[in-house]
Amino acid sequence: MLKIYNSLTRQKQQFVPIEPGRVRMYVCGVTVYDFCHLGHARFLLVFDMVTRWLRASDYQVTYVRNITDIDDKIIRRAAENNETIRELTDRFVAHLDEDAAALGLLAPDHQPRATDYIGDMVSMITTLERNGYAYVAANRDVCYSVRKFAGYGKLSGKSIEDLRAGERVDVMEGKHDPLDFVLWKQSKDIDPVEARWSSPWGAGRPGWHIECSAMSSKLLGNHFDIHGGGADLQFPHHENEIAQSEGAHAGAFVNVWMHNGFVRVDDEKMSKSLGNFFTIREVLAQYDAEVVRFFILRAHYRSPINYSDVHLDDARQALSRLYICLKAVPATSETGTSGPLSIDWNSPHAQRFRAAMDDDFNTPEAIAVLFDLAAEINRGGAAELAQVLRALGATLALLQRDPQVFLQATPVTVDGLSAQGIEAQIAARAAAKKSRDFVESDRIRDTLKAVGVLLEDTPQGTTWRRA
RNA sequence: GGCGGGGUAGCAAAGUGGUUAUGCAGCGGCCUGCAAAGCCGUCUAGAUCGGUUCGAUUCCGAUCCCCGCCUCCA
Repeated sequence: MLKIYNSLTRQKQQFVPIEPGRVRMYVCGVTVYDFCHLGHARFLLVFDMVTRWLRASDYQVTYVRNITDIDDKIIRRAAENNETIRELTDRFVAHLDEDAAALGLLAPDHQPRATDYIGDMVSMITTLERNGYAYVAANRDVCYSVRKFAGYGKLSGKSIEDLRAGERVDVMEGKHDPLDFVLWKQSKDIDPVEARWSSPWGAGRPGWHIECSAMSSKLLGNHFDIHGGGADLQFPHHENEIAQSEGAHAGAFVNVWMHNGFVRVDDEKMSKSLGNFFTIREVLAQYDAEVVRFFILRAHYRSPINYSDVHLDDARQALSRLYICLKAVPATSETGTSGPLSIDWNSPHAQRFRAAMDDDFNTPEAIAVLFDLAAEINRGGAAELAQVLRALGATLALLQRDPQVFLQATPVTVDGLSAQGIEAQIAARAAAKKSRDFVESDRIRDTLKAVGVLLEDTPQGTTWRRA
C-alpha cells in the first residue's frame, strides 16, 4: 500500500485515488526565460520517478506539467534581449525539452503553456468575482481577497495574522489587505502589446497563480489526486491556488500535496536570484545523465541535497559498482535494452524494494536493496538475480544500458583516448604479457591509468572502463 | 517575530526502542605475474544535557547550531 507524505496534513497517508486505478497529477513546471538549473532537474526527476512508480504500481497516470510563459521576468528579459516574448519563450521551451530528453524524463501527458489558457483564466476570475472573492483594486488590478477564504493558510500552516506581508517588500497600493494577491494585472502603457489580453476588466495579463488553477481544472478536473512542486512553491503559490480553485469550484481541489526539497550549494539554496546555480547542461557536460539521476534519487525527495563535484563523483563510483556487477553476468536475450522486464514481486528483494518505494517513495532505501542484490550476485548468486536487479532498476530508470557502454562512456570534458586506441594498447599489452614482459605490460597499464582508463584482466580477456 | 524541516560515522545517506542499513573512501586478508574487479574481515556514528524504559540513535523535554518559507523562486 502506497503511503505519501501530504504537505496539507503534514503526515504520511495511505494513497487512495479518487477514481480507482487512476491517478491525476499536476506539477508546477518552470518559467521559461533562462536555462534550467539543477534545482529544476531535481523536481523534474523526482516527479518523473513518482510517475514511473505509480505506473509500475498499475495506476493509469495522467501527468500534467505546466509552462509559465508570461510574467514580469519574461517581459523584462525579452526587452533586454530586444526580442519578442514569444521568441524568448519558444527558445527556452525548446531548451527545456532538450534538457528533459537529456535527463531521460518521460514526457508529461500534457505540457500546457499559460498563454494558451488565458480565456480559462478570465472565466475563472469572473467566477471568483461572482463568488465574492475577487475585487477590482484602486489601481484597476483584480485582486483576491484572502480574508474571504476561510481555509487560507491551511497548506502552509500559516495564519493570516502571523504573516508579515510588506515587511520586506512594498505592498501594492489599493489592496484591501496586504496579503491579497493579483489575479489580473492591468496593462500599463509601457507594457508590450504582446503581453496584453482583453478582459472584462480591461487589457491586461494574468497574475501568476491563476494559471495553475485554470489549467489543472481544465486538464484534470476540479478535483484531482496529486499536486506537486518545489518546497518554495508551498507558500504563497500553492496556498493561493487552493484559494482560487476552491473559491471558484465548491469542494476539494487536491487530495495530496507533494513538495520536494532543494538542491543546495555550500548549504545554501540553489536559485536564480542567488546566482549560485549550475545549469542542467553544464552539469551534463561533465556527468552522465544517469549519474545525475542516481545522485538525485539517492537522497529522499524531501531532504535537501548539496551539489558538488565530490558528491557527483561519489555517485558515479557507486553506480559503477552496479554496472560492474551486471557486466560480469552473461547477457541473456532478456537483458537486452528492448522492452521492460517483468518483475516477480514475490521475490524477497522485490518485496523489500516495493516496501521502500511504497513508503513515501523512499528511493535511498530502494537503492540499498539494489546494492544488496549486487552483492548477492557477486557472491555467485543465481543469474536470474541480475534480471531482478535490472528490472527493479528500470522502475527508477536506472541500469537499463549496456554496462560496457556506461562504464566506457567518456565524460565530455575528458579528451581521452578513443576506444580503438585503447584496444590497440590492450593488444600491445597482451603481447607483452604473453612474452612475460611484465615491465612493459605494467607500463602500458600505468600509462592508460594516467589518462583515466582502468584495465581489468578477466578469464575472458582484458576489459577496460573509465575511472 | 511567526511557521516548517534538520543535526547520523572521513564523505554521502536511510531504517529502527534491543540484532550488519547502503554506497564511496581507509585498513587487513583471499584472488592475481603484479594489479583491477570481486569476495571475506575490519576501524571511524547518532549535536548537547536531562527524562521515560530492563534497554534509546530511535519516544519526551530543554539547550545550542544549521536550513527553508513568510518577496520572484523547483
